[in-house]
Amino acid sequence: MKRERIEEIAELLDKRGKLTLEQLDEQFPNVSQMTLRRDLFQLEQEGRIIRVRGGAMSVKEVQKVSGEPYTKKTTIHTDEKIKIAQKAASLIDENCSLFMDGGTTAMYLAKEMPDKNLHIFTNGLAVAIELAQKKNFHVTMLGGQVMKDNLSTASPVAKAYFDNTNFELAIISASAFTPENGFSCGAQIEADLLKLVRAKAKATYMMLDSSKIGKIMPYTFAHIEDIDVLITDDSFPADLKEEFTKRNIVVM
Amino acid sequence: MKRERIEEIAELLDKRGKLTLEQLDEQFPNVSQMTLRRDLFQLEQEGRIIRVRGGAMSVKEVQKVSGEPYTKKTTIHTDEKIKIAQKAASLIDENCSLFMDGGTTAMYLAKEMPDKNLHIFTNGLAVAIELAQKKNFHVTMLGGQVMKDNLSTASPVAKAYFDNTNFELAIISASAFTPENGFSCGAQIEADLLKLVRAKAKATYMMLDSSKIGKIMPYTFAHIEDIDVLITDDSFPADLKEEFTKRNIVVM
DNA sequence: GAAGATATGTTAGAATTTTACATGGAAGGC
DNA sequence: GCCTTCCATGTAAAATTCTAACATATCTTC
Repeated sequence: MKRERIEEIAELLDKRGKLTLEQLDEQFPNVSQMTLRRDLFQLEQEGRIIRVRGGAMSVKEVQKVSGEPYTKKTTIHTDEKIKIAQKAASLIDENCSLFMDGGTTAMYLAKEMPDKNLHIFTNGLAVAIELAQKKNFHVTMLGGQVMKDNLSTASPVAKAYFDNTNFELAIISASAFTPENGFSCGAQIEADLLKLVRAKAKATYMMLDSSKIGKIMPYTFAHIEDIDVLITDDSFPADLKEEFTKRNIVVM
Repeated sequence: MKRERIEEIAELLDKRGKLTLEQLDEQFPNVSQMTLRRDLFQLEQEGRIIRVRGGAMSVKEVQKVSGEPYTKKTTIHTDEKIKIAQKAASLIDENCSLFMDGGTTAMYLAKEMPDKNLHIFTNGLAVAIELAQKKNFHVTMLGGQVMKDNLSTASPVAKAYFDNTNFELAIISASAFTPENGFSCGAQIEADLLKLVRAKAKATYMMLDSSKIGKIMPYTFAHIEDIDVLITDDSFPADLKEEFTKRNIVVM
């Protein structure tokens, strides 16, 4: 009841960007203004809206205003990435131990994941913060040098970290993909890490939105046959899909 | 004149994320509150800030990690912490290698630090992200289990990280302090890490706002004589100050 | 069904913002 | 140089919004 109303308010705000209390009062005539205020307060606590004089505005609305290095990246191909993240989230079982990378798709995945009992390793700073919001997650951050462009870490000594850790699942993404060059990224040290992760995990799920296809980055960390599941969007080319399925790799 | 002031306000807001009118009034004592209001209004028109009840916040701040709610909690004792951070920032030399913790004071320090060539180690996720904004910083994140309450990491194997790293300076803070119990924090694993850091660093600077005095947390990680410099605010009691100075510890 | 927790309503009072008007000084025309 | 106009700024009262406090209702849990 309360939760429903709050969600409805959040939706409305995302839609309209900004609402005054009066407008909210019109939309919800059966509750008092005070209750609506309290709802807004809670949404603010959750970091989903910003209260301004007279009402509130959606955080998403604010994020549209201008662009910064990292945040700019996060708004490109948003819809596809969210869909991919939702698919990936549906594949995660309770009590599982898994690795996630620090990319923007992983960021959306972190948001979409249900708050189950999970052990999660990541090398993404922003991803780790997002994961830490969920009560039931046990989050472990991989240390190392911070890469400023994607806010991830990588370290030549990562191998040492992994010696005493286990995870069943690796959910990672790539900056570029071609059938010939496989999955690639922009930093040697990052590629090394992802190779290690692949080797350590029992299964590797690759999240790849179709905008990455045909691009090549300097360092390859996996080829087609190295992964177990490919999670992508509807624009993924049919002929490429066959390349995967004929190797018994699930494409979804 | 007007334009300069407005730009200065915008800069301040980008640095601190959020400011109340009171805080602005302190920064600009020679103009009236109304003028500052008008400045904020103009900046809002330009889409650079968002006015909220009591003051304004930077758009950039909103664009950052959405998981960070803008609660009152984060604004408690803000002014003191910023002043402490500014003092600490002034002590840092170029080409230095240093460790910072992941507390809120360290967060302010990260914002106040000049963009010089520095090697910085930290165990704070949000601090690492903030540090990564500066072009000349080389940032290294310490890995480990993520503590949800303060977004820091700690790991029993931290010692292994440190075997191949060196830093001259440790700038850390504590959750609580009494002369008898020393500097303490709320997690064993965190205390262990901080002890290690102390041992590794040539000098230890402690940032302590006076609200922490008289409180005791479960795990002590340093006593008075373990530190080299204490950075605090004006409310620091004189008798306590003497406890430090008579041990040749600089209090500022 | 009782006790406690949670959610909601109502009101007064506090705080902030807006409005309206007054002042002062700088730019520009004569 | 002097006047006019315009813009930035200051002041204070009025309007609005927000918070705090308490009362009431509803939902949980044992």
